[in-house]
Amino acid sequence: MSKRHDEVVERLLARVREKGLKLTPQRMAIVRELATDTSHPTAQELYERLLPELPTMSFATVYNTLAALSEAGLCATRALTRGPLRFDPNTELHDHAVCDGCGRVMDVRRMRAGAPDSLGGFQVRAVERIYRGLCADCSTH
Amino acid sequence: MSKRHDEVVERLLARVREKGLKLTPQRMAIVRELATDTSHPTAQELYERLLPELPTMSFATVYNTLAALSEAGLCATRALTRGPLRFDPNTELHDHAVCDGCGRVMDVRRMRAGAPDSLGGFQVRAVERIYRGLCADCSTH
DNA sequence: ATTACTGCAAATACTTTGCAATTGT
DNA sequence: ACAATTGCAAAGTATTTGCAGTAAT
Repeated sequence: MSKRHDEVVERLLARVREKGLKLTPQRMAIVRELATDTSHPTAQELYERLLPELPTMSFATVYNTLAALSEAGLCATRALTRGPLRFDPNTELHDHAVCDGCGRVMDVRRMRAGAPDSLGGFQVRAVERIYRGLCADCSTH
Repeated sequence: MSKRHDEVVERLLARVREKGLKLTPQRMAIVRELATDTSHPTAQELYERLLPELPTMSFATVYNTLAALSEAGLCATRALTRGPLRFDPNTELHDHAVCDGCGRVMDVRRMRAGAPDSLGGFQVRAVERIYRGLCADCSTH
């Protein structure tokens, strides 16, 4: 657990507190696990990872906590594929690469800015790009 | 039902036949309903629309048919929001505007071409853009 | 003290499957 | 005739909710 990791966790915990959300042990663990995870885990994945540490925690708590974080703008919920939703601690504008082979989701730094702020009558708030293809592993194996 | 509509339906039916898929009455109805529908209906929506006409058709048939069409490359399955998958008769490269208010999904013609064909080791096959914001209705009401 | 959160269990929503009967080719 | 497809029902997967008890502020 690097210093940088700790800082990111602390920053997110601080934002959770600022939003008036109660900091329970469950939430601290979820935040800690999510904060620097760029793999876009599902609720199930987070639950399984935390179970050894918090064996009494229920799955609903993970779901509800992630919903609360998302609601408060502290994480993003992503529907990039069929199947379960994925959670992303990075709420900054960025894109995603989704592997059609293994389903892996990777962050892609936004390459150029510039997007229309309206399309006909549609007011654009954000533009997301999804790159679909094959990750390095899947394109060689 | 316009002439143009009929043509689009016929064209898709022809492609279904070409793929060796059997043309049952259920499939014909589903294709007819989907072919010119740009609203990105869910399976449930299509099912409900067709029920008066085919009261014995099961929901699974709609699902299975849409899966078969999708598999054959004759329609696209889109996971743009939480909630049910949406089906899109337009398999050409284009983008989507998703309304955060009402969930409506609209097609957006691709504005400029040009996308990287690889990102690090990731081989890009297609780039989708999702414009998130508020549709004309939701931004005024 | 108050209010939000937890865990549990059950409900709901979405998707897929097995299988016998039927139908398109 | 053959193979694919249908309808049904059930199972599988994903998400949400009600509620009594508990813990954070």
